[in-house]
Amino acid sequence: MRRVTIYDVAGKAGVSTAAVSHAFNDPERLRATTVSRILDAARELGYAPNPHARALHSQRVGVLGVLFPQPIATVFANPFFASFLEGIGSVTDERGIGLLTVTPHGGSLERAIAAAPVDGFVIIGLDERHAEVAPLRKRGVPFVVVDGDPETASSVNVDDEGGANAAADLLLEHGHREILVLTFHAPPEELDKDLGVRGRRLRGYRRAFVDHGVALDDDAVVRTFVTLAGGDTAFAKAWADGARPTAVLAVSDIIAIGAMRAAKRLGLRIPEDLEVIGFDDIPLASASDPALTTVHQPIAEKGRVATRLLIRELDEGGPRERIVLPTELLLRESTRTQNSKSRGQGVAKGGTEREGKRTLKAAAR
Amino acid sequence: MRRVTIYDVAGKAGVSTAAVSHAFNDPERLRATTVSRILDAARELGYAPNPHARALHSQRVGVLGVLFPQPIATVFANPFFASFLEGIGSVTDERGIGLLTVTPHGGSLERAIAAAPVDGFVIIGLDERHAEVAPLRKRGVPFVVVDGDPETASSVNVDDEGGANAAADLLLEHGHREILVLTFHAPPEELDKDLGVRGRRLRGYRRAFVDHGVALDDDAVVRTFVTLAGGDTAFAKAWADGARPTAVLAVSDIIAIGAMRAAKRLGLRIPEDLEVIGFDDIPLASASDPALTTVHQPIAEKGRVATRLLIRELDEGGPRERIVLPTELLLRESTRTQNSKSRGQGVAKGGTEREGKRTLKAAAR
DNA sequence: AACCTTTTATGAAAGGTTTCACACGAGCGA
DNA sequence: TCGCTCGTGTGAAACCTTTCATAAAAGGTT
Repeated sequence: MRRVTIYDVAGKAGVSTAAVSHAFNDPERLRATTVSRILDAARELGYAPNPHARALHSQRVGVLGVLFPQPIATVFANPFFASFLEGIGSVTDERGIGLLTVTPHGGSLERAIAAAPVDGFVIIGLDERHAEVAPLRKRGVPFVVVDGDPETASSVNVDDEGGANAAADLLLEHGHREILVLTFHAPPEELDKDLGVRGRRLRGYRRAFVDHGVALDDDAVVRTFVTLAGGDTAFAKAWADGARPTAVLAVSDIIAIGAMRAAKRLGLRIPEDLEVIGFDDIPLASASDPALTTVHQPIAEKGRVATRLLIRELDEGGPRERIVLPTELLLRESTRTQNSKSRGQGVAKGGTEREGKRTLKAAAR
Repeated sequence: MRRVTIYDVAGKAGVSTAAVSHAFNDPERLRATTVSRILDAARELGYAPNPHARALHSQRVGVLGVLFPQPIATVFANPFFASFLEGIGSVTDERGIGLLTVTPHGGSLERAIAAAPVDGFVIIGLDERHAEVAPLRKRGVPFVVVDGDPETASSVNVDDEGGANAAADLLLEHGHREILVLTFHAPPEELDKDLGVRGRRLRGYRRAFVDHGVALDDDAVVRTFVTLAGGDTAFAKAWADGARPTAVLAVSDIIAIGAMRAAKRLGLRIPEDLEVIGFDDIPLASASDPALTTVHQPIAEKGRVATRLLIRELDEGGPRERIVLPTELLLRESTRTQNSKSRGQGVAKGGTEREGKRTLKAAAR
């Protein structure tokens, strides 16, 4: 069963292939009666222009790739990525652009990138320092990097350091001195000193400790997996090892919620015995018990902004930009509302009402 | 900045384009030294075969489309679709196949389908009775229909009717006579009598009512939106209108959870005053309070099966199949564990242990 | 009726790859 | 030495569309 091509339509309508093409793409150029004759023939034959041929000619396929460093199954299982894709999709949808999720092919991200029939990439959690991404620049394929190196060409990031700083600052203001910091294992590529999201958040915490003249022991920084179980076991193990933290800073909500679970199991009351602050503000954060105080970042918006940037670059060769979106500390139930302590310095300047919760803009760097 | 093509590589290596192609696709055919000379040239130039040209020639692009009838933003926000995509992605990933989400382009699903550079489609929640889907068959594009007409060519479904029947049967066995049935608004295309998932589930409920000789009033079947708020308001409104149900059957977990919220607000205890059974077993179902008794369906597995089916059809022109996966009633906390009543007839035959919960295979039709 | 302008339609090239059929030479057996 | 086969490499067609340049037809003016 051969596919029906433009030749078949041209033959049936008694015109040239050029005429058929015009009938679809620029009907004004043809007599109205001719156009309808062609369109009729096309409909009868069930003709639709071959997207590959069209793409080959026009150097444009109308599809954007979203590049993940992880297997696709973990992508869709992750609420963070779901929100991110939701943001991206809202833009591509309204522009009539397709969305291709690109993940490592049998382990090789490079092959996946080369084989992807797309006009450009939104890249999440990787950047040009990675060997797979660099060739794109060389080949002239447009891309926007999200949550990668904020210095690269076109990139979208959030103020990770500022948000983390605000979180740590709040706990230190509350008088805590034994704070357990939970972070995730560094991806193997990031062996170098504290690059990426994780590094920036840790830097934000550290700066607050320095500002308050409080030491942050290496022992107090624990790496674990970004899962409920990861946060749970990390806290439980630290406790078993004799640590007696009065507060927890986690670089991810899911880790924070896992830690709360462990703490509750150990009989600790939150926030009375233990204050906890997460990061990201995934949907589960407001649904957990107690509701998690966390650093909110605009996940879907990040996707939207990145996509618009990419499309503009594609359409107009627009200028490359570096965008940093704000984060904000969202006070919920896993921290104490503390009006007593002095608030002279530090980050906690003037909360505003939002979603019925008090909110603090993260300090700009 | 012109893209580097196979000609550039051929020129640099001093061979024909055919040789370059062979070096990549069938190196055995060439002398080893020639191959490495070509590969070196390619690497230096940063060459990668143009996916569009390759697809045009080979009639194969290595991308599968997943067709949704809804805007992409709602897709990713929906936990059901997330699990479904996770299943699909696990298969495409291991085969090195790309995944393109296809949603209406500016309202037109037809245009989106025509423009999608894919080898085939997994279609969810639509089938050949829809005008947009029918042309695919005519054009010879392979597709597999999920949650559509179980009679079509290649399709994957679950035993909606059996699962629903088991759920209704349980409640009727428990002696309930005032049961509120919550369903969702029919998509406009399904004006005809009870097609699709919704229709099959309702049919399952109805059959149980008939078997028990209990009447199901039209008033007792309420349509609402598939959201927490939808379930909440639907129950609240029924209550306000004077209905005093002692049990709820919902065709969707999210509706069921919404109804529970409303019921708790009205002071009802679950399951003592009100038993509730949902459908789907989304992750939230086991996390709700109380944990929701529901009809489990293998969402991710449905995606995996459909994808394997499609790939087989693509690779081997394999036979078209109609697959129906089982559902099972998962007893959790929103129904009573009732050993007292007689269980002579009906569905509840022998529970097995699973996830520490009692489980009942849905009655086969 | 001749000429010019506008409208309508076409021929052919270009876009980049793969692959079929063939060519060339070397090695080998008879 | 002839004739084969085998190993390597190439030319050119095919995949299908869009678009540039141009031809043909139609209409209008003098």
